Amino acid sequence: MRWQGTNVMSTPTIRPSDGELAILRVLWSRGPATVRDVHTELSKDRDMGYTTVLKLMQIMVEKGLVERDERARSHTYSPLQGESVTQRCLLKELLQKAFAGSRRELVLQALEAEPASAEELNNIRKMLNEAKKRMS
Amino acid sequence: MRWQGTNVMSTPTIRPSDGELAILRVLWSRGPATVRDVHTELSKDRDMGYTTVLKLMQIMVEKGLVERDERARSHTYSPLQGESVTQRCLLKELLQKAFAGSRRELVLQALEAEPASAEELNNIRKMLNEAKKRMS
DNA sequence: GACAACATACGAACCGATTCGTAATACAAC
DNA sequence: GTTGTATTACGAATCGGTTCGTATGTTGTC
Repeated sequence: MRWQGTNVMSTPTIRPSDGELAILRVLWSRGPATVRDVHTELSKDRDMGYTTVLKLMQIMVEKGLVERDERARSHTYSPLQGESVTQRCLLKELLQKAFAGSRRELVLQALEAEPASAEELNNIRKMLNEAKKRMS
Repeated sequence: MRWQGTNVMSTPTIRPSDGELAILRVLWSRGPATVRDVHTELSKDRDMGYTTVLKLMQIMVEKGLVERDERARSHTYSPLQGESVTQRCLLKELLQKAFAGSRRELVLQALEAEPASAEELNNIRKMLNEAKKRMS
């Protein structure tokens, strides 16, 4: 028997809150980072206090979303949960809650949300073909 | 000039909460309904008290998500916001929060969430073709 | 009218997420 | 050591969403 997919027998996927997701995105793109790093990065869009970010990241440790290296004075945090796993988790949730499980409908609305460029469509088509190949 | 898309100059789309979305789904599928109707339907999955549903639907009136016809003893509620508009709203939100705006990535993850059947893929491909045609 | 059944109205409690003030602690420079 | 600065720790307030108990009102039946 062949295992496919990614989440087989691994730790259950944790659904991050909005704030947590924002932090994870920083960690995913920059790799291990301190609270200050994350706060600086996040301050470009939102404006949240330093200790707010700190608290959130502490909670994330408890939840198992990130791990903390306390060796240095400024602790550094790394994501424990991958980006695509998290994306799929959130997507799946929305799929059930808003699309009654119909992925076709979801993709359709995703494409109609704004008019897609020809390039974007082709891009997605190509991806679809590869997905098809990978199946057999 | 030709208006295309659906949300041109119309009322801003309101983001329903989870509970509100569950109610909306009932209204979308059954059309105008009373609180009892909705509660009965919803009781199949979740179990929430009657007055909980009532309260939620009252709030939805205030938010402008539904409208209420008070002529009969049991008020009947109808959705004011369409299903696809709502879906797009939620999808757009997720797209920004979790996919950095990359629809390609979103569609990819949607398809990889579970292995897609060949039929499902073809179905989506067809849809994609039509979307392409509609563009020109 | 009295009663039962069912409807709406409303306030209060609760919960998770978020925010921040403040205290405690570690470090560096002098 | 003392002072100043950056960091972590922690408790409390707040907020939106959700839940429900209870009060109040309406309808139909006897």
